Amino acid sequence: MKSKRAPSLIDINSLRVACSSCSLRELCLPAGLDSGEMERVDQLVTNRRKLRRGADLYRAGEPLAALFAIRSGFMKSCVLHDDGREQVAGFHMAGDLLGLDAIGGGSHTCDTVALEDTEVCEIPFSYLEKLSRELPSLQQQLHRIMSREIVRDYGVMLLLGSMSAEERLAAFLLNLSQRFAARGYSPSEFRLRMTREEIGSYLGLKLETVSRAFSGFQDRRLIEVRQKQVRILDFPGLKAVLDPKR
Amino acid sequence: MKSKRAPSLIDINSLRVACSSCSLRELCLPAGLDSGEMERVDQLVTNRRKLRRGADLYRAGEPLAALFAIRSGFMKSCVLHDDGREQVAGFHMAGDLLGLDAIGGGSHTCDTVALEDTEVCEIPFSYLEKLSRELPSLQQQLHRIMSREIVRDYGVMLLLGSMSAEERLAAFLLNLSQRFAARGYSPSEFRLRMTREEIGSYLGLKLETVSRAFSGFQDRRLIEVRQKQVRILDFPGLKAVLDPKR
DNA sequence: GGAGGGCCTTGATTTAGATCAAATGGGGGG
DNA sequence: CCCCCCATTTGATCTAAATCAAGGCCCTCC
Repeated sequence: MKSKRAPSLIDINSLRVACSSCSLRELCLPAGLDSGEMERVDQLVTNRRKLRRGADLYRAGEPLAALFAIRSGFMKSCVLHDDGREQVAGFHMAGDLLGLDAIGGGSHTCDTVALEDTEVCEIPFSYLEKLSRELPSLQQQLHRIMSREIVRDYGVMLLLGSMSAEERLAAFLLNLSQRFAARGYSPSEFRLRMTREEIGSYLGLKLETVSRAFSGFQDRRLIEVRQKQVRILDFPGLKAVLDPKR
Repeated sequence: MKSKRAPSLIDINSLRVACSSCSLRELCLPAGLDSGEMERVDQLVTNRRKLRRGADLYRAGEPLAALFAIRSGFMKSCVLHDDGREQVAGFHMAGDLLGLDAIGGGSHTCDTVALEDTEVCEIPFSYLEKLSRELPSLQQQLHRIMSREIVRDYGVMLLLGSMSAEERLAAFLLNLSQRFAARGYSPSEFRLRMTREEIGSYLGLKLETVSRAFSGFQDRRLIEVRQKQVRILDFPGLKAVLDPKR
């Protein structure tokens, strides 16, 4: 940032990779760092990668080279059963940190694929470990991110293990809404980046069931859906779907 | 350890909490540390706690005081839905590290309860963070443990999202078997510490369904079950349940 | 050692969601 | 710019697991 060079000579490359100037910094790995720490974290991101829709960032079994932070775009992670069945384990958007599953065993345990053109920042993990030994705030943030992923997973287990189809879809929509809102987008109107089948895979449902649940919500005026475009009309109503107790 | 005092004056309290002399050290937080590092980790465990069967270690909402490592015994963690429904998110045995879910938000997100008399080592988290900045091997081990928990969660999602009742139970039994084996117990014969209802909750099934699946396996001579006592008779057969493709 | 309650099994019936099927339409690639 | 493919919707039927029900066992607590 604040380049010492004349404006016309700004180092485009360093600009491109600086966390300190990234609008996502408060959602991403550098959240909570002061400017001195942020400057050091800037060094972490050595590279950026652009992925076309459909391209994979990594596949299960590949050795862990780096973690990745999403700069823009949308991705899914799929876990694979031996017999070929696969299941979407998560959807990722700007600011999310990817590859955490590979730290334990040294290689990735899921496929991660772009659902639209996506740009990611590459974060060499060994360097991240080194730097997080020097910067307690960075260490804390890394731990927070991993812990929050565990908590998210618990939520998905609860959803898959004890919720009805409509409850699952309501939870899914409210979660997406919240995440879009945190990124400055409308919480009530957004475009789904994934197919009904992918939603179903994530929610443990078949695509027809997802479609019927969408239609049911629409009939009850909780949402409007037209293909991938969703508008939430009645937040309290949608939340009430999650609490059938009353 | 190596006390400078005469043998008769061994400090019982420090002996009681020493990781370096714990038979679980290679399964637990100090796995992979050299003896110098191990000695410093010994300082981490400031306290041990005994829990009677049914007692809780922590409840959702309580602030994170420490992480816990199971020294002996057996526990479950339950996530709670607003409306009171709850679901078992995991079963824990000796060497497992508990409380990781609380790091992100500073308070626990699940209830963790002893299923039999259990002893845990208390590990103040802030001290663990401090020490892991000084000991890269400890840092790595902590990251490995958190990452492996994420991978385990992905496996549970796959199970809950796309497996039949019998597949789920087979996966569950094989997982337990493997974990008992890693701790030096028989992989083929063990006592379940949890009820059918708790198994069902973990697997997203009702207790009757669990019971029927047990009976089905027994009828096919894959296992013998008598109440909580399980003997696996046919490992290949049980694994084949998981791969219905052939 | 006995009694009581919780845990487990098994059977009958119901149901939510899967599966099978077919028509529609929209968006991306040529 | 148009066309074709594939995503989506909707309907009909099927099924795995849930639910409802009842009997028996075991284990624990007294």
